[in-house]
Amino acid sequence: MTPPKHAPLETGAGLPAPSGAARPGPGWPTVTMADVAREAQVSTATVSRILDGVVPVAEATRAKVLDAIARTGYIRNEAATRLARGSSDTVGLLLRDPSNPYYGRLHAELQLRTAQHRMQLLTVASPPVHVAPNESSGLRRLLEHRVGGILVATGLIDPHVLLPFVASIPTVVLGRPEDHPSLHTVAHDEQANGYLIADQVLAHDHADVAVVVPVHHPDLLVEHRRGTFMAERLRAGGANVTTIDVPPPRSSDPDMVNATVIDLVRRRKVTAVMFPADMRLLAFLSAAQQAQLRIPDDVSATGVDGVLTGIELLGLATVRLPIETLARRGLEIISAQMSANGPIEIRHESLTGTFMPGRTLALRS
Amino acid sequence: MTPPKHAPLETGAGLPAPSGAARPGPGWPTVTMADVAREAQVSTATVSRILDGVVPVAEATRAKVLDAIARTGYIRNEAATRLARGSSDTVGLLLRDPSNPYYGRLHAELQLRTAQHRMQLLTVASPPVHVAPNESSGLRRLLEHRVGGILVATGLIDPHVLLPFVASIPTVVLGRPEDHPSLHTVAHDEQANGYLIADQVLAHDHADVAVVVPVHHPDLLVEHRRGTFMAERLRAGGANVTTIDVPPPRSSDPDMVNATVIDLVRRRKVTAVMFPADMRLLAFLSAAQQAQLRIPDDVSATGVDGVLTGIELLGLATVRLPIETLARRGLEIISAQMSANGPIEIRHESLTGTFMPGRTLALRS
DNA sequence: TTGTAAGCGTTATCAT
DNA sequence: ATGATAACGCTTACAA
Repeated sequence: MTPPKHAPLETGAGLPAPSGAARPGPGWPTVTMADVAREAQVSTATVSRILDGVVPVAEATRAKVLDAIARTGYIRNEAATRLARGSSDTVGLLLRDPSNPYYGRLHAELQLRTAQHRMQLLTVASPPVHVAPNESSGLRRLLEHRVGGILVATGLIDPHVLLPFVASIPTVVLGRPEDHPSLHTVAHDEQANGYLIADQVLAHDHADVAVVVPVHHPDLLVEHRRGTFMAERLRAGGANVTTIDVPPPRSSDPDMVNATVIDLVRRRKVTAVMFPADMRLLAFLSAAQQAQLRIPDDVSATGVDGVLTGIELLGLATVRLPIETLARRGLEIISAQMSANGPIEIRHESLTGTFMPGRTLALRS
Repeated sequence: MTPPKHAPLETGAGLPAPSGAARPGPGWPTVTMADVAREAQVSTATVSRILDGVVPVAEATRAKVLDAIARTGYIRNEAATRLARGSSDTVGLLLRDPSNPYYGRLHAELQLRTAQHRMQLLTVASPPVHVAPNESSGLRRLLEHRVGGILVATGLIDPHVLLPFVASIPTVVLGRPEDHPSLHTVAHDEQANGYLIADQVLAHDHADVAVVVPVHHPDLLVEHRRGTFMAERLRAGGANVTTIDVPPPRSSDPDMVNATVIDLVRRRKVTAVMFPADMRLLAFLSAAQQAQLRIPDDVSATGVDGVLTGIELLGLATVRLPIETLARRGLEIISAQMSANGPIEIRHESLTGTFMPGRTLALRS
């Protein structure tokens, strides 16, 4: 891989882009700005200015240089640029799990927004938990990159590891309710969302409702809060609420929860069941089908998320989390920080989702 | 953002990591290796060697330096490193659409594999098609980064734009059947997959089958091939096959296809329908439900993909594409190229998926 | 085992 | 409008 150190490379001869690209040895073509400058009979400073595109330069010169660039197939070395500039318009994204549809959508959305802000997005996906116990290695990579700002989209990272850096690098935590006084956050309003969908269940005349509430656990924090708020609202609305615990991941049989729900339904104890995440709702739907339970005839069911692919096809009644807004606000706040020259006022924003009607929620029969 | 150029920064005083991190003006803390060296009373060369971890150094020296690093909160500047080294162990990933479950899983898998190979993954998601008509801007970014290799996971890019570079930078095209003689590819064997699931349909006694075959179109290339192979195999197996065209995206009503299928089913013309992608199967399931068609009682249905979240919950009969293997082989080939000092023999690999039984496929009644 | 110093490819200051 | 040239922060011969 490594080109022979300090060995002069013929450049301008075996060119990368245009012609047949004779292989200039292993490694990179390494056409440098100096090559372009020589080719165009100008100084590197001029080439640099033209690439920059802001300083005025004679039209004739520009043409010469552009031509030389095309002929040589020059590609700017971004490492050298960053080193010389000392700053970067790249936003680093620390992403939890790209295979999770929620993070996938968020990733796509952030990508779009950064492009619109004429910035670049550098994504570092955290390795699976069992490979790297904490996510600070990803953070470290971003810091080594000297990105201009950091977007943290992972519930797993301990916010405290961010603290030492937030004073010197723009940072925004996304989707994790974290009210630390020096961390910018944009998150979902779990209370509003929980109330929103609970109100829908009430509006459909359900008076006996099961709510699935994961135990308090770092991984399940968000779902725990959702479930708690749902139950709270239902009770306030006069409903008779049965909460069902979900033990922490891996600690027990995941089907236990669904078995419990199905039993409650059969015994006519509830006419609706609320899940704090669409995936759980989906699992229930499957279990219910195998148990010959009809939905929503025998029981109504709701979830939260609204990001599963094909969700509208499945007809899940759920709350759609506003990922687009999350991405937009996150980027606005990051870029405000990046263009300010001091710290800016810390923001903690909460986003409310929208109810998505679905076939799984019907009037109590 | 930009720190005052050439202005001496106090370092060693307002340190980033450990203490309260007094803000050293806008921009970065900028503790450099020189600071660490001074602090530890050694030369920068020694610090560099210790960071490198391969050259032997005296234990006492190492301790001193490590301590200085911790005290100053030094974080290595990766741009300077790359510039000085001239090579990189970062693999660039050009990713089509992170919100697509298939690409999401692939992304996650590649992330895992690169970590295992002790390399880094730099992901560039292509902006939506309507924002950037071609994906070469992402490619350009990767090239400017001087990544050590490029993984292309996007059907949209024209392989010809890669050609000028493949001679000088390790490249592998993932998931797109592209038999260009100078492009390494790892793709799915659409023929084998099509045959595989067609055989299952035959094995369930279906003799009158509808196959949904998208027209030939860059975006639908893969699905087109799958459908064609399915139909071919069914016919070879003696089945009576009705193919149903899917027009290119956006050119017409997407529900037309499902309406046609439903009509065929009602008229008892077919007992099974095969889709070239799970998303289409899902859409059909939804349409069928609304049309009061029971699945699989009235008609069996199959898809291809196996990556939708919660797919096992939905009970789709499909072919699971071996994304893990795709990622693994892609990385093995890239890293073989990166560690070879010349070009290596071009590989075109095809991967066969596995049949996933599901409730949507049953014996003909 | 450690230090010295010459690059790496850009950018930006200061002249011209 | 353009050209020298000194940084930028690190790695790595080469010396000691």
